[in-house]
Amino acid sequence: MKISKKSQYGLRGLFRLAESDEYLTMKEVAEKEEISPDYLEKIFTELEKAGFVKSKRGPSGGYALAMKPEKINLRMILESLEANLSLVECIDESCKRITDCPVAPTWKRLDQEVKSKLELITVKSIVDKNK
Amino acid sequence: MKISKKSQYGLRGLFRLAESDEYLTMKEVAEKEEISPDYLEKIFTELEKAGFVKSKRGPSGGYALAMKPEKINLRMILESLEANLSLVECIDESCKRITDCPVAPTWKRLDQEVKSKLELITVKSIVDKNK
DNA sequence: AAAAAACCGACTGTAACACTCGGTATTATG
DNA sequence: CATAATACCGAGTGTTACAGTCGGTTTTTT
Repeated sequence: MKISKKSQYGLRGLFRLAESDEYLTMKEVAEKEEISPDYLEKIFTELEKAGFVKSKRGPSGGYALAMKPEKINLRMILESLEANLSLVECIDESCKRITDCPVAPTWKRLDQEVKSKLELITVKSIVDKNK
Repeated sequence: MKISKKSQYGLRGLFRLAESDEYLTMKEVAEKEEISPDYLEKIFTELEKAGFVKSKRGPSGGYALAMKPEKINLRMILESLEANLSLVECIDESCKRITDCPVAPTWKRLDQEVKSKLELITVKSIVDKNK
């Protein structure tokens, strides 16, 4: 039950982009956050596909947020980077026991509660905390 | 970010024990919950070491709860069965960035909130829901 | 004595994680 | 127009936890 490094790195990367008005190169972000640039690049590619980030190639290129930082919350980030966000598979995948499983409703409620908490954490809220 | 099958099976096993006043054999529990008996046994051994369950050998032996079902909550179960319960490692393990990591406080708060939710879910509460 | 249970340790296959690397495409700048 | 800086892409790799399986041992009831 752990949030992957990938998601952790992704959040930290987004935080750095949110701090800056300019495009930042991946290398700059990687250095600030002490993350392997090669790996961070993969993550940014995914974040770009998810629409959180935009890029510019060539010299003076880099990455910048494609959305307002208050619009990007942790649930969205995790849903784009984690293989499967829900706490247990029995929620999305069709477990044939689901109708009579005594714990399924409990898992479902917990899952909702956690996701609600994740929605309250935005990139902006983290930036604001670090002023 | 997923709760392991091990923990899910463990919870379901405890639920079955809580339902019954008698000792249940592992095989009975495994059949009711459609879990591999061999695997469930390993889990029960761990639950016994954690003090949630007691066992009796020989014919008419089996397992029973060693604590009142309202005293066993999901946080306790997960902490005994999951390798490491916290959402991110940076909380327990000593990440050298922790003092200046911009997201560490956020993770820490979220982790606490989730654990509080887990404490509210007891074996008894699940039994009661299924009456 | 025999059978029914729990107990124990070693082993195995799979999949996700956390990268790494080599090369390609694009574009600002001199 | 050439070059260098950047993003882009796909394939490959080592490690670890998960999710079991299996064979045998010990205990205890009947």
